[in-house]
Amino acid sequence: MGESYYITTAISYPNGRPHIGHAYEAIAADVIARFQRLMGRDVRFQTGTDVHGLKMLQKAREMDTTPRALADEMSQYFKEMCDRLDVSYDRFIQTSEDEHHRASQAIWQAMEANGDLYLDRYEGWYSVRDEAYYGEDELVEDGQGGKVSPQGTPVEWTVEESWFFRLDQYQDRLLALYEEHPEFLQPDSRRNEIVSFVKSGLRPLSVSRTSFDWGVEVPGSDGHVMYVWVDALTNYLTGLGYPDMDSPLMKYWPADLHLIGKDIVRFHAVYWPAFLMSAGIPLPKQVFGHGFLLNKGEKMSKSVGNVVDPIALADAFGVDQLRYFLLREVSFGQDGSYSPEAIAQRANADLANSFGNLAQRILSFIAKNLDGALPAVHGHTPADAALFATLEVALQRDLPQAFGELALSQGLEAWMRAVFACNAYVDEQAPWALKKTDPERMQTVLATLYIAIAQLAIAISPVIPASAKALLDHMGVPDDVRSIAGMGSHWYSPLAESDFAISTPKPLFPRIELPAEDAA
RNA sequence: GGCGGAGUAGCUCAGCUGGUUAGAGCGGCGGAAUCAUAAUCCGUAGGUCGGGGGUUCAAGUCCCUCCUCCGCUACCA
Repeated sequence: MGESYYITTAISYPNGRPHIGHAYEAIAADVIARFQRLMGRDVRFQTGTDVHGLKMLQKAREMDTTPRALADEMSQYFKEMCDRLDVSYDRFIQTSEDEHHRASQAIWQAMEANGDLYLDRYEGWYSVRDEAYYGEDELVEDGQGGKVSPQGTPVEWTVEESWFFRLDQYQDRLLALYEEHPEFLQPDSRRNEIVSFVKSGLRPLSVSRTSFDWGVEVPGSDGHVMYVWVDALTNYLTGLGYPDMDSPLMKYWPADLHLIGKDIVRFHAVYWPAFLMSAGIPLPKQVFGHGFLLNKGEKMSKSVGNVVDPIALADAFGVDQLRYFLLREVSFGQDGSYSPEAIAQRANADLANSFGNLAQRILSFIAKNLDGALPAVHGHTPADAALFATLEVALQRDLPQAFGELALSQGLEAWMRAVFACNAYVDEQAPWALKKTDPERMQTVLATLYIAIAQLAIAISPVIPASAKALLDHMGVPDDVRSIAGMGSHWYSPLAESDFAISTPKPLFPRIELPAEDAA
């Protein structure tokens, strides 16, 4: 087993069905997880749902059910989405689990033992109807000299007892963290925002609520449940067995990467490290705030009615096509835009035409002309060596480097360069012409391409796992070759000399024909 | 208001610490090929690098200013 690698997604708040944004994050995390496995790392990948809080409680009331039943039901949709999209999580956590309550209470007690929690009053403008506090600056005039909430509901000055966390005590240590470890928070633009936020001054953070009870109880403080972020963030530890520091899974801590959306960067880059410092737990190595997915350039929202169901997209375009599109088309870290046209175009151009067709033309040529027997190598020429060199640079250097830096779309560009090189090589070598003039050379060319196609499939497997596996299985590529380190090993000749024969292939990625209007 | 990003070929974007004729992919156009999913390959497209000013032998690449868009500016997750 290689060095451990722990990656997490944010846990989703399931007060609605999963949308494409959830799918995007899960897929991106899965690609990174699969890539690290391909690099030989011992990977632990966690995702899940954050089911506590007021909104779930309200939703449950609306639906005349219990919050727990609602949480179980809604979480199932998220789990199904992950399964449908080939998201290879090792642990799907739901914050209503007993283990999670224990972990949250343990970290609470650790913070309390460190003297960072104290009981005080939380005061503010409270709207009974909204069940929420508003800041002075958020209030709007009601036209009659009074103030109302942004929703137009009446507010009253309310005082509630609350536990507070001494966040202000961590300002300097947090700034030192960002300074000394710029990689802790990425992309850079996010770090800048957080640095300026922290520099502007931190106040103690209210970390408990008494107005509802759907959450983790504060130990020894009846009537208080934890403020959602204490509980939610702790999920990353729960999944490893915390507070049992001797749990075999604790070897995965500290996490290598918390992959989250840009909207919750502050909680992960300010509150979370402060909580951990307080509790005496090592900090995660990196928090990465990805961008949002826009529907044809517009923000998705229920009111506009442009929220897209990821399952429907997967059904329409294929799971691997969707995965590939999201990673290739969106510059990781920035917002991205998608549309049925864009997905179809990208999937057709890169997967169907360039890569799929490459595999199809070569494998069917072998099946047809050599009865499926893998061709022998009769000495490589400089042209073959040049192709192998191009592949090595693209697949064993550039792509891993880019993926390692979370420059996912750039990694895929490197992969495409290798695909292009293979197609150019096919046309230059023209095995169909060699068939008549130089059958031995034709065999070498086909063998070279066979190896190349396998390498391409291995390198891209984190992104299009099902298709890559199907292709590699069809080609008889041994399992131990299927890694970045293994793809360059000497596996071809033994396979060619065995009695393996390749059957007539079917196109890997059928071309997507878009219905006249739209497909999603 | 404050802080921080962004504005580069029709589209999506690369362009690090300033330096030969500003790049890629897609689309478009022309050609080649015919093994393959009408897929592939080759060539091409001449964009005031948001406007203006400045520094420099030399600026998308640094400085100033203006315009446009976006993000952050704590307790809804």
